[in-house]
Parts: sequence; structure tokens; C-alpha cells
Amino acid sequence: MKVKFYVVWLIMKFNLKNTKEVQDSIARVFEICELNNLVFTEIRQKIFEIIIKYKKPIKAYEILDVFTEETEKRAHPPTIYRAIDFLIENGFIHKLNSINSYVGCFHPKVHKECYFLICKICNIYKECCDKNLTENIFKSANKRDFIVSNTTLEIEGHCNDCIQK
Amino acid sequence: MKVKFYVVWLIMKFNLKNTKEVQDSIARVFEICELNNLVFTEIRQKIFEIIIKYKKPIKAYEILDVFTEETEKRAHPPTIYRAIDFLIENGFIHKLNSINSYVGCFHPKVHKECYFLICKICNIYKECCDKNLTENIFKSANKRDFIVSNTTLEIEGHCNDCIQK
DNA sequence: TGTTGAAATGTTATAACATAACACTATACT
DNA sequence: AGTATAGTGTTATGTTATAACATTTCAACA
Repeated sequence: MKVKFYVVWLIMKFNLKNTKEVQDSIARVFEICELNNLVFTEIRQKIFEIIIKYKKPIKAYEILDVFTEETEKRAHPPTIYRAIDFLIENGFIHKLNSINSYVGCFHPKVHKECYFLICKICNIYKECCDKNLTENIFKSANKRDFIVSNTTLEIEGHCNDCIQK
Repeated sequence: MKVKFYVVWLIMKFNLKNTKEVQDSIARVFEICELNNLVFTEIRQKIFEIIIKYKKPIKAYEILDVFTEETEKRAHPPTIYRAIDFLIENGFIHKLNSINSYVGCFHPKVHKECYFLICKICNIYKECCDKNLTENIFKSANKRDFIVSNTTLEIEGHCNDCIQK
């Protein structure tokens, strides 16, 4: 049962967790795809699951590793990047440009913009919506005669848990 | 005079401009280095100039091309990246993570945080400070028990000039 | 004035991140 | 069944960035 051991190791290594929150997210994505006639293929599901179960921002080649091991198929980068494109396009995941990593979205299609708190110590991130702040950003840009199409707001620092320690 | 022609072509290609604003920026950086005992070597000067004269976000390997041509020395990536590190560390340039490009800072050391408007059509960027907005970001993060160390706010969209057209 | 130590630079190689291009397959719609 | 489209497999390569170690520069000091 070498394979099973390896999968257990991967789950530990990559800290995959199948919480209620995760299950809900997956269910919600299924629904949204249903409603919008989006094809949520096995590959896309698998990759979404890997991203959402991992509690930290995950890198494309880490996804590739997990995917290859868990499905026992040799996957290549384009497979991962194509799925990532699909997931970003439809708002199911986000890319954190400042660290070349991807994170699952816990409220897809609910919000237009969100921002991210990334802890430099534990690497855990938080996805946040602040309507007020979003409005502020838009106003500030509009004041400068600029029409916003999309924004990236990533905040690095230290989370409460890490400060306590 | 093949070399000269090539330099002219590069200047056109890379849209280098030596405006008063640019000269002032360079002078200011000299001053700041003087005051802070920073070694503003020839390489660092040259690379800062290339970035600041270029009116758009410039990529590391574009800097490398210009540098190699203008100085007629074979430069390698680490030369560029080391200078970039120095310049970012001291607030003379910024990196736009969303497009892997670098931009000169027109008011180094004056501000703590700034944000960027990037036009998707003409690629020109604007560096903006909005004290109110910055405070808002800090407040929003603090409300979530998060201590901010640095922020990235990049706004893509369309600038006024491009909308008019 | 020679020594030495730290910072800067040169050079080679390679790591890390991402996409182009083309062949093949599955599906869904006439 | 035919065919068009979206999705996937595969190879190769493009793009962005850094590791590691050798060499040079230059200021501080004995």
C-alpha cells in the first residue's frame, strides 16, 4: 500500500483539510456552474479541491505535484494552468500576484472585489470584503479620471495568532 | 556609426525621455543617497535612469537590453536584479506585481504607501498617494487583528486619454 | 603604505513560473 | 452520422528570477 502512504504524506505535507467550509464551497461552485452552463470537468473539480483544501496560498507547481500524485496521472503544466484560468475567470479562485500563488474563493460571485491579508510568518491568508474600502478605491481612482476594470489589493503583515506567540 | 543608430532606435523603441521631472527625480535620489550613506554606483544610477526615463512599466529583461546596448557591456540578469533590489529597498522604484514590471518613484521617501493606476490600452501608469485611502486600508486590516507591514494596490483600467479616443 | 574586510560586481548555471503550438478526444447540436 | 466546439495530452520553449562562487573595488585602519 505504498501509494496510500504517499497520499497520506501528501495530505500532511500540503495540509489538506476537508472541513464543512470547504465542502460548502465546492457545493456552491457546482451550483454556480449548473446555473451558468459552465462545464465543471473532473480536472477542474480536482484542481479546485486541491486549492480550496489547502489553507494557504498554493503555487501552480505544488498543485501539479498534488494532482499528479492523487490522480496517478502524469500531468503537465498546461493542464494546471488551463484549469486555473477557468477558475479565475469565473471567480472561484484568485491569484495573489505578490507571491505567485493561488487561493480559493470562499464566496464566489457574491462580491465584485475583495482583498487579501497574507501573514508573513504562518503564510495563512484571509480573504476580506469591505464594501466601504472598495468604494473608496473606486472613488479615488475616478477622481483621477480613471475607469477601474479590476483591482489587486494584497496586504502583507502579521496575523493575530502569530503576534500572540 | 551603426552603434549610434541603434541607440537612437532603442531610445525610440523604449520611449526614453529626459524631462525636467526625470532630472529632478535623479537629483533627489542623489541627495537621498548622500544623506543616508547609500552607495549610488554607476550601475545603479544607470538602471535607475533607464527605469525613470521610460514612461511605462518596464520589465527586467527590457532593462537588461537597454543597459547592454547603452553601456556596450554584456550584462547578465543578476546585475539588473541586484540593482532593482537596491532601488526597491530604498524606495526609488516600485514593482508592479500584477504585470511583473518596474516603475520609477517620483517622490521617494516622501510617502509610506502609494498605489498605481495602470492603463490597459496605452500601458502608461500613474503613481498616486491618497492618505485617506491608505488610512482606510490600515483601519480595515486592523479591524481584522492584522498588523500591516506592506501593501500592494494595483488598479487596472482605462485612463482618461484613452477613453476620449 | 600595505592589509584586510565588507560591499559590489562578474559569470555560469539553473530554478521557478507560464504559455505556444499542434494533435487528439469527447460532447452536443444539427 | 457529420461537424463544430470545447476540453485535454504532449512537447517544447518562453519568461522571470535566483543560487553559488569567483573576482574586484575601495574605505578603514594598523
